[in-house]
Amino acid sequence: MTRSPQKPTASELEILRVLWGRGPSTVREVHEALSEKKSLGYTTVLKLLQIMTTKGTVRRNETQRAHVYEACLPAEQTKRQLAGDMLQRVFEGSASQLMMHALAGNRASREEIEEIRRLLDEYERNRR
Amino acid sequence: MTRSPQKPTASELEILRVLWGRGPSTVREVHEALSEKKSLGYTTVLKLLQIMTTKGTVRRNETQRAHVYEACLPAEQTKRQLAGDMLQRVFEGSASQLMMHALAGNRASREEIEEIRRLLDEYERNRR
DNA sequence: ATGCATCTACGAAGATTTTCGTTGACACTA
DNA sequence: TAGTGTCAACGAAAATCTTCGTAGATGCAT
Repeated sequence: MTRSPQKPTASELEILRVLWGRGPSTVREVHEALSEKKSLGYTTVLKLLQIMTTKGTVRRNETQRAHVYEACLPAEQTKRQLAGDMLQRVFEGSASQLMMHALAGNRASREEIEEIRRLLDEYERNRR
Repeated sequence: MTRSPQKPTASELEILRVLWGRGPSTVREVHEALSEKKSLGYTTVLKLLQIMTTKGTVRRNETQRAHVYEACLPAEQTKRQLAGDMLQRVFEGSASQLMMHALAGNRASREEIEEIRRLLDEYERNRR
C-alpha cells in the first residue's frame, strides 16, 4: 500500500522550494535560505524537516553529522498535485477559469501570454 | 483601516461554494447541500458559519428565526485571490507554469483548450 | 583534557481548524 | 397548554500546524 502524497502545508512548501532550488541540503542551509525572506528559528526549521521526514515528504542522509535532507518527490509532481487540487476545489475542474483568475490582478506580460499559447500548442500536439 | 481579505480554509471554501451557488441560505440549506457530498453535523455547519461571520467572510440577516447567510465577497474576487496566492507561493508568479501544471494530469478536452485560447485573445484585447 | 560551537532529539506551548454535544429559546400543533 | 421539532449560542474536545527552548551528543581548537 503506497502512501498517497499528501498536500504540504504552507511552511512545508517553503522548505520544499528551498530543497528543490538548492538540491539536498542541511538544516543550516535551509534555515539560511529561508532567513533571507523571514525570521525563523533554527530549531523551527529542524523540527519541520523532522516532521516532514516522518510524513515521507523528505528523506535524509544521516552519514554526515549534519543530516542532509532532500525532497522525496520532484517539484513538478508536487506542483501538479497542488494545481490540480485547486483546480478541483475552487474551479470545479475548469482550467480556463483557473487561468483567467490567475491572470486577473497579476497583469501578465505579453511574453507570458505568448508562452502560454506556445505551451498550449505543445500540449495539444502531445495529446493526440 | 480595511480588513485585508483572508484566505478561506478548506471547510470555509466548501461553504462559500454553496453560498455562491445558491445565494443567501440558512444553515439548514447549507447543511443539506453539503450533506450530498459528505457527512457533516448540522451544528458543525452552524459553527463554521458563525466563525465566518466573526471573520467577516459572510454576513447574516437575522430578521427571520433561521438566520440567512451570504458571502461578503463575490466568488470572482475570492477565486482570484486564491489563484493569485498559489501563483505566487508555488509558481513564483509564472502563469504559464501554473497553467501547464493544472492541465497535466487532468487531461483537458479539446474544447477546454479552445476556450483558453479564446479567453487569452480576449484578455489581450482588453489589456492594451 | 577543557571549553566552545554545532547538531539532533524531545517535548511542549500556543494558534488554528474541524467537529459536535448540550442547553435554552422559540414556534407550531393537537 | 403540553408536547414536539427547529434554531442559535456556547463551550469544548480533538486534530493539526507553527514555533521554539532545553538537553545531550559530537567534533574541533586550544
